[in-house]
Amino acid sequence: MTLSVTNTLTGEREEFEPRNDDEVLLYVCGLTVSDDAHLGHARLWAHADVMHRWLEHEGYDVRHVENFTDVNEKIVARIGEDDFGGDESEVAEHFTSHVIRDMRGLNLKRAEVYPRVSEHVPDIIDLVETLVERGYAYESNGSVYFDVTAFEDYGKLSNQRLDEIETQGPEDERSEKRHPADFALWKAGAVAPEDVAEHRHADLPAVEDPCGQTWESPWGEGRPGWHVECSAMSMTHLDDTLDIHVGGRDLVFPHHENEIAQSEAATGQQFARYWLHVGLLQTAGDKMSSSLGNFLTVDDALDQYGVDVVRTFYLSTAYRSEQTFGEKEMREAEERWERLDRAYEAAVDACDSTDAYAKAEDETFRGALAETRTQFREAMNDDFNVREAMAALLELATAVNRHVDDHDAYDYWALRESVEAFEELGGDVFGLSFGAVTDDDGTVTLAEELVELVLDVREAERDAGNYERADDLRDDLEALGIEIQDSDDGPTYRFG
RNA sequence: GCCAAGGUGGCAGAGUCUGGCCGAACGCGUCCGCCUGCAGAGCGGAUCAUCGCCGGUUCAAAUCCGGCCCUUGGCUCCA
Repeated sequence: MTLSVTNTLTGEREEFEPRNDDEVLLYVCGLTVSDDAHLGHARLWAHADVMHRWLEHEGYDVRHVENFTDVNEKIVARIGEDDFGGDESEVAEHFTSHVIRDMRGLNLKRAEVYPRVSEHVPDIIDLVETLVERGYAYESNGSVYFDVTAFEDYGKLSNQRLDEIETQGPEDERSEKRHPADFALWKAGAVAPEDVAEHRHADLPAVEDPCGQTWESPWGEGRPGWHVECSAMSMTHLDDTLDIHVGGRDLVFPHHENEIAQSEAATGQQFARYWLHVGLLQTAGDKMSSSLGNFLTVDDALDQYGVDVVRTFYLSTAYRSEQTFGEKEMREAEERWERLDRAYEAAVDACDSTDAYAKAEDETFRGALAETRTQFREAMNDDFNVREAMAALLELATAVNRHVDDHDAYDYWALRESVEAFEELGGDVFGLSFGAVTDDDGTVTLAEELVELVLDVREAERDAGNYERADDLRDDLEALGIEIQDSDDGPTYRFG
């Protein structure tokens, strides 16, 4: 059973075979650090992260590179806003640090390297020079454009035909281009005031002079174009040919199309073997986006829901489909996650109880356990079908609960294996943190001791028949975010 | 206008590549029962789908083919 993926390049599901046996070169099209990341960005990260984790689980050595675009007009437009910073690199630094914080908060596997445009300008210039030398690019007024007519395969990713592309760009730029679809590899000078104004907050003073960083180049002072960076950085840190290139569906054209054109024109090699595109997160009928302002930042979402709920939310839809964000959807994700985590804890508790026996074999339970692993693996290998894989885990949850409910003597081996399956598949592959809230690592916190104390008092009230008083105590604890559940073995609690 | 992705129960969302195990998964919701002092959780059961529309191929179609309608994304910065 091998992995197959849907490749945008061919439009088909293909068996995945990396160029080098056990190594996967994974490039994730990163973020322009001109604002805080929102849940749409996090969706891409979460899916790329699960792909990374699954590939590693299957024994591949994953070389994951993900860029930060820290040279951009939108960044320049925020100079002087709030306390973001007084120049382009300071503003970029401000948002980059937030993005890194968000990525940690989301429990993402670290990439091998997070290259920034500002530290790769020489690589970009080299690439542009190569393209000019090979006749795929031309200089015009100090700017350099890629000549789309020179690259025969232009449009192969997005199925666009050159004569059908509507190109709108600014007037001066259009006059510099030979073909309307030609795109900038290098732009002369600093950012023009009118280009800044387009993205600048209305309350801020307008910019009078050209601004933003510039670099020396064979064509004079200037700035790199947007599309080249990904080609230059991925080829610098990985290779001329990538195995997997992941990005948002909104970038298929022109960004990814242009990456292919400039990379393949420069090297003569295929740029990326498998193009995987993540569907967009929708809110109330539109895509969530910075420019539409209809977003929830990653930071706020993590505060509001917690990592595991956010990740479970993403795990309930296949990466290539669109997904709708809303209160209802998040509530459901919370229910799913809690069901899973409770089952995990039930399995751990049952394992540790004196009712767990080495010889108490429950064949039905063991069968369900085996089925979980098979179903999970088949689902993940089927184009990373995370929802189907999640279904397998939820069915294991049902099997655990049923076993504990129905039996007086627990099947120790099967419970132990269930705990391991949750930790390996749900923990390592899905990045979920089972048992995190009541994790008993031997240290007892003061909070835990106090909760136990209150519960002892409550039990005494219950024994005395003072249920009103007992319910008040339960309500008070729940108001503090501590969930109480009574059972035959006494009350249990979780910090929510 | 052109390109792409979709339209599956009250909601959400797999399955479509590789037609039959789909009399349609997993979950949320709602209802009933068990358990419980109550609640929650859990368990059991129930409710809920002519798979956008029309036509075709086939012994057999949610799945393949043709036409049409609608939604979203892209063609300008965008994950």
